Order: sequence, then C-alpha cells, then structure tokens
Amino acid sequence: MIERTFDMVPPILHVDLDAFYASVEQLLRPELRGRPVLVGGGVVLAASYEARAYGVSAPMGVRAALARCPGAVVVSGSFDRYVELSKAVMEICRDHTAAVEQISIDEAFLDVSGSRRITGEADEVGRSIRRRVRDEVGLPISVGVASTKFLAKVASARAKPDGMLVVDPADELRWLHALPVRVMWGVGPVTEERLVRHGIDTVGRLAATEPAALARMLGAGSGRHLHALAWNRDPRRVGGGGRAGSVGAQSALGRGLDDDRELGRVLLRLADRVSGRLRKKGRAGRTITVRVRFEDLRAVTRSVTLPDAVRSTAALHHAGMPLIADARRSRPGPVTLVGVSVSNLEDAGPVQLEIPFEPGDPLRPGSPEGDAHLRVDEQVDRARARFGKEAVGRASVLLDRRGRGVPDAFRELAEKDDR
DNA sequence: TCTGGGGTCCTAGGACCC
DNA sequence: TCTGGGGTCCTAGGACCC
Repeated sequence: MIERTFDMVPPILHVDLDAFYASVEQLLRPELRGRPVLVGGGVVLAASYEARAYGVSAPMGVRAALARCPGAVVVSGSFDRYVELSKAVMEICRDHTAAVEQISIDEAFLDVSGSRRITGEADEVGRSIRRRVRDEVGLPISVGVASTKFLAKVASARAKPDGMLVVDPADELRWLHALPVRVMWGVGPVTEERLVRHGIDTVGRLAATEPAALARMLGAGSGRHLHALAWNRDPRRVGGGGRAGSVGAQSALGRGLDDDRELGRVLLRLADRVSGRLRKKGRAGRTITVRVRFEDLRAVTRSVTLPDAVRSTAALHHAGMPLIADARRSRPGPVTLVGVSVSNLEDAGPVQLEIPFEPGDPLRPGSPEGDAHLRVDEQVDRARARFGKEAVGRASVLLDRRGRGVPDAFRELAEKDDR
C-alpha cells in the first residue's frame, strides 16, 4: 500500500482567529489581557477563553453570563477595528497563496497546492501565517492542515486555542473515525441526539453505517452527505462559495410588540436595510419572506413569490405587511422578533421597473408612484453615501429607537456581502 | 442555555404541466 | 373519462453554521 502524502493530495489550510472580537479587545486594551472579556450589550457576541472557562458562550444573555463569571469585563465592541484587523489577516493569507476563500470575518480556507513550491510545505505555510498574524497584527490564530476543506476545518477546531494541527493524509481516516459525531459539519444537537440514539456516537460508527440506514434516520440528502464526509469524501474546492442566494434582516423586539402600526414601522426599517443592500449589489428578488417570532420563541414564516423581482423599500414593505398580518392570525400574542428576507434573486439593471402587485396598485411599474419609489430610494442611497447612514430616512423610522437591538455596525459584520 | 443577526440547505406536501 | 409517472415551482418549517 502506498502511503498518501501531500505530494499526492493537495493540502488545504483552514485558518480561524481565536475568540476574534474578544481577542481584539484584549489587544487594544492591555489591561484586559488574561481577564475574562465579554463583547456585547444585551447578549454576548463573543467571549474570551478566560470567560469560556466559566461556561460562558455566545449567544448567552449578558446577565446570565455575569452570573456564571462575575469577574468578566463587558465591552460594547470596536466594530471598525474588527473589520480593519480582519483585512490585515486576510492580506497575510494572500501573501502565501492567491487561493483564499474567506467564509466569515474571522475564518478562511487556503489552497496551497499551487504555491507550495515557492512558499514552502503546507505546514511551513501554516507556521508562517501564525507567526506573521501574531507579530504583525497581534492576534492568536489557529490553523488546520488536511486534504479536504472538511478535515482542515475539523483540524483547526481541534487545534484551538492558538495552535496548529496537520492531519497526515496517510492516517486521516483513523484520526477522523475516533472523533465524536458532533465534530461533523451538519451535526448539531438534534442530529447528534438522533444518531446517538442509534448507537452512533463516533465518526467511525457513522462511516460504518449503511447509507440507506442513515437516510432513514436523517433523510436522504443528509444521510448520504454525512456518510460521504465520514469517509472524507468532500468534493468542495477552495474558492467555491458563489453569490448570496438571499438577503435579509431581522430585529429582536425585547419584551414584544402587539401593535400593528409599531410592527409596521419595524418592518419599514428592515425593508429599508434590505432594499439598500440589494441596490448596492445590483440585485432584486421575487420571493419575500417574513419571519415572526412569539414569546415562546416559536417562529412562523410567511412568504410570497411575485411575478417580477423587486428591490425598493416601498415594495418590500408593501409585500411584507399582509404577511405579518397572516402570521399573526396563526398565533395570538405579542411579537418578539420580526425578520424579512428576499430570495429568488436576479441581477437588476440600473433602472428596473417593478411589477409586484395587482393592476391598479400604486406600486405597479410604469405607474408614476412605482417608479418614484425607486428613485426616492436611489436619492436616499446617494445622500447616505455622502453624509452618513443616519443622515436621511423616513421620519417614523429615524425617530423610533425601538427594534434596533444590536448596533448596526455589528449587523454589517455579519453580512455575507462581497468580501 | 431561554438566545443576536447574517446566512445555507433539506424536507414534504400541493399545484400544475406534460 | 380515467389513469400513471415525472418534473418544476411554491410554501412552510426546521436544522445547522459563523
């Protein structure tokens, strides 16, 4: 038997900044180093490893987190700096290979098969990235090296915090099969429970289970997919990804709202955010989905697919209002979260007419009102680009502080838009 | 562990067409 | 007039990921 090596199998790196937001705060404020740090306001967005030792993790409420870890320092978040430092780290990655696929603000896959002759062996690349990120940026980063994206990601998670793990291709299945099923991509609490109930508690047992049996437990798609991953058959190439399939926004409402007009204002704010991002991307969508959550945390969704793609604030608001009403008819009581998202996306020309609704509807295309709505949006976009996001907007929205939840800066970090 | 905001993917039923 | 089987689209819900 021939031993598999990285000469035969292209090495893939997964790099993952450790407790990113919290580490940045400790970098910026030396007095926080070595101390438990929580980033967030009402809810923990990130916890330092010192805080995690007390059982604190996102998205726990800050009060609950402080109950577990009374000595923790709570900071509100330096979102501009997170973006800045993330960019610096990604630049270092790109110094080692052009094939960098960033998957979130603090994570990326690298394919180093092309550049390895120039920049060294895969593990050397990993060491170099870790050294430079520590020396030039000042942050800890963990690296996994393996033959597939899936395995590289599992490896970096096992390397944390501030470590590196190279999975030898000759030994990878033995290594993977010894791990608990929960490390699998796509196995969360529910699927784990289901598998363990059938005696499948390790990846090895998962691999040894007939795909048909897994399909019966988890559904055809998930069963087959999981079985393939358990044998490290992961066909995904670095640089895949592609364009976003949906654009959305949501807002938690604290103790809940029962008033239709107030909910309408929350929806208008969300429609404004979503439509602005659509226009920025030059996209429009046909399916509008509204999500409404109630006090018991159960959520109801309602959607509608329009004959033509839309992207104006007015159109999203107009389409969303009856969906909220419909969702509320299905359950009584105050609403604790509203979300709206647009899918079925297509490219939108610079001036696209909108035909979302019935004949005679004021938002119909060609109607002076329908076109006017989009032109107003475009003027607002321009004014915001020049004078800032809060410079202009609908009065009912600007004056209403409710339904804001986390800062807009954090929302922007979470957007998957063109990184 | 009662919980934010951004996403992806899968399932399943029904409508509709050929 | 009844019948089969397959494909596609829409809708609602849910699990999962960062």
